[in-house]
Amino acid sequence: MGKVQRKEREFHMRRAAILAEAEKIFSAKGFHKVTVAQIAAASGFSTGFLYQFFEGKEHLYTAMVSEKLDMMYDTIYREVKAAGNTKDKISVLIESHLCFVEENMDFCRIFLRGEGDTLSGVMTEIRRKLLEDYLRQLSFVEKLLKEGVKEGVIRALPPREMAGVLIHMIRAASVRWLMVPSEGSLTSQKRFIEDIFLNGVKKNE
Amino acid sequence: MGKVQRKEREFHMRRAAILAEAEKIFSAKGFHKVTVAQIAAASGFSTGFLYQFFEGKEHLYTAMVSEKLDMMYDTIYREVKAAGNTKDKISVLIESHLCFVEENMDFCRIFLRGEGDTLSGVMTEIRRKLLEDYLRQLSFVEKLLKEGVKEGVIRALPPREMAGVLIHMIRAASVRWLMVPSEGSLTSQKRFIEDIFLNGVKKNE
Amino acid sequence: MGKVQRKEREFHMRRAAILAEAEKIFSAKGFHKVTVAQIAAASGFSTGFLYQFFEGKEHLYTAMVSEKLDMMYDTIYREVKAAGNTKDKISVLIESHLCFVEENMDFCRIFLRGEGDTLSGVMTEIRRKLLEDYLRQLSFVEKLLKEGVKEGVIRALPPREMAGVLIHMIRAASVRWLMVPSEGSLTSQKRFIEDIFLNGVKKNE
Amino acid sequence: MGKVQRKEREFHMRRAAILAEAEKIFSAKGFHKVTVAQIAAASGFSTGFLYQFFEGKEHLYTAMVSEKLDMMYDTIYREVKAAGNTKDKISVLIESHLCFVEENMDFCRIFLRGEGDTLSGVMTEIRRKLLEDYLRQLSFVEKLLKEGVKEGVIRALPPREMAGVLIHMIRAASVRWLMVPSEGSLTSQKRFIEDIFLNGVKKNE
DNA sequence: GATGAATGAGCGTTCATTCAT
DNA sequence: GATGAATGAACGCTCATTCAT
Repeated sequence: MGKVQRKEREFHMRRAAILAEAEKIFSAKGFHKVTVAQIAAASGFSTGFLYQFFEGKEHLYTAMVSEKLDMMYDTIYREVKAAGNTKDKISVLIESHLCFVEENMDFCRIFLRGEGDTLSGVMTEIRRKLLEDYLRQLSFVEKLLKEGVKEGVIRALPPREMAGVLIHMIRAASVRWLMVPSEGSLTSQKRFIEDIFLNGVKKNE
Repeated sequence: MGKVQRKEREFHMRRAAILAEAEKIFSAKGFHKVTVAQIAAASGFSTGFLYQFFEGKEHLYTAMVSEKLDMMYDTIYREVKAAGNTKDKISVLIESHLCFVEENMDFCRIFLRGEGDTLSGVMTEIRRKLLEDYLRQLSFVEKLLKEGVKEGVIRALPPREMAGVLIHMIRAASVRWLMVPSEGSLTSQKRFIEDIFLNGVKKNE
Repeated sequence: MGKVQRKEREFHMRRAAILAEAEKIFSAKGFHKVTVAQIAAASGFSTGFLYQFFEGKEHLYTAMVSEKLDMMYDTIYREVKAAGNTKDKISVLIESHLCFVEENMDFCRIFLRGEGDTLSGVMTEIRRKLLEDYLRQLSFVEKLLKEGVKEGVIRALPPREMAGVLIHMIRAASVRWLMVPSEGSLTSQKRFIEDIFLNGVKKNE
Repeated sequence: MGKVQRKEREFHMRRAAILAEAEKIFSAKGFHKVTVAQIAAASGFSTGFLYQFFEGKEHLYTAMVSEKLDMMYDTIYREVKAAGNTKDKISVLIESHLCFVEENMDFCRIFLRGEGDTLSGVMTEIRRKLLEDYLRQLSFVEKLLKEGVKEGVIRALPPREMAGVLIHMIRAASVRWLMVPSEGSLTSQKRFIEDIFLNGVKKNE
């Protein structure tokens, strides 16, 4: 009988629903200004019931950030891998990243706010995860660029540093777009980032 | 009579002393983990007395961050202005920025932690300030690069976007250095940033 | 038709099973540290089902203590009644009591722990029961001693007070044995209690 | 200047006032049914202020019980030591004990209730203290009786056991008096306890 | 009959802020 | 001016109880 499966399905749907509400609320107000009761109310559950899904407020927050980030990285990595040569991969990397930010503004604003504080045990994990994700991405891009060097399309600069630069050029555009209630779409910045990253700003006389 | 002036002088010295202690403590523990009593104790004043200088904990925090940042930007702008041509200015901009981060690790880590949350009215101000500072810096660098374009040393790309890229390349290096208990000094990254910003990563044919 | 009887029989078996588990768990952890869910799980029933047998957690607790005590007193009274003369009866009273404590350590420790608090209506009942039981025992022993007086083997002291003394001499030994992870069996104290109760401690010169 | 002393004096008076109120309330309702707010209100202070005197609810409770017991034992020991021969000492021991119970009914009722549960760290201490106090009292009385044996007024029975019996004969009377809203003063029981303890209940020949 | 998912009241504790001295 | 004693609002979490199935 599929009763167990139905239960499980329901469990995950509810969990997802809670996380979705949590994302909205945390994104809007920040971890400390949100009460468990608010998330419960928004989710349409009682406070106590949330504890069936998450061990506590911090776990809930952690899960929400963590899973959202996993989603982002998964998408990016998958799309990059599907691309052809190194230049295409770089292009896709940039676009995919910007795309996620554009579609998840509120969530991303969490990182402008930071919120990483209160390193009270559970929260520390999120920091570790953030760092790990960052380093993994760094390595991923590094490998990408190394191949570019091998292919002869990229200068033989320190690859990890180059990776750092590329990643933060992307973040740069994202941050500006998030901070300044700005003009135009974020993805429209892709060409520009690509251009500067590849060619620099110096005019070859 | 200079009594009023003496009072004022004393006021500012005390205020500065409090901010100095606040910086240490907030940097080390984060906004939420610090109590007003701790700052008072470290400053050698009573809790109540702090309220003569700041309207509340958040104002104190805001003031501390704000003034520290002003200091940073003032230094950078001053040094950049003192430099010669555009390339030198870019060079100094990078170096000056990295230098500040290197010398104020704990303070800068505040921004990794975020802490910007609690947008409860007062805190929002800090966000606005952060944004303003950012935009001002963007404009400053934009102007710099525009001159570079005029001088013919820089390609005629959208200057504001270029400025964003440069600033975030600097921030990129800073963030990595702060996050990863890494190897080597931060300032040693200067040449590298300069190189990529000016020349890009693409190997010319 | 015996259907009703079967139902009833089943009801009582289940009730007894729950009480048996409850005794173990409450004895080990104390009223406040035990959750209804734990007892339900241990009994192999659902939480909701327990409420078919008991009105609530306190009632369950009360019932368990109450019935266990009834059991104890029943045993003691039966054994005493079966004994021959007054001295034997006293001897059996002591032994039977100590025996129960020895065999039900965990349960008895409940009374060291107290647990009688929370006099929230229902719990008060247990207090009343405790008192009633105590008074009944007092009367029982009183009657015993009165006969002893009549028989001329016991001094004509106030019988109720004597009864109190005897009961508490027994409790004294029990409490000490429960509190101090002590040496030797509890029942070995019987002769001693008997001796002092009958002869006092004064050396007849 | 006696300012510090005045402060200290005030501190102790307030602490004592809180403990006095706490005693009343805890005695009446039991640890779990009392809220910090109630004690605060009864003491005329705000909840937060109580935490200047005690680390938390449990510490407050522990302190109250502990200090009250110390008071009791101090009084008893002092009075016993001041008495003349062994028989007088025994007499004083009984009287002093009964007297305390009579004058501190509500407090003593705590031990009928037990309350020893919730052995959550701090509470465990109270158990340890209770045990220690008990053992110390046991030793105290034991020594007393040993001297009695040496003096030839007491039979050479195991002194520790005898001590246990005496203590619990006293407690017996106390418990009965506390449980049964009874007739007559508790101290009137002294002669009786003394008599039975010394002479037993057996009618000679 | 049995279940167990769902509820939501209840409480200890912290700490920014005030104000009498 | 300076103090620091006193305040009390605010919140995460547990778990006995209920009731739809």
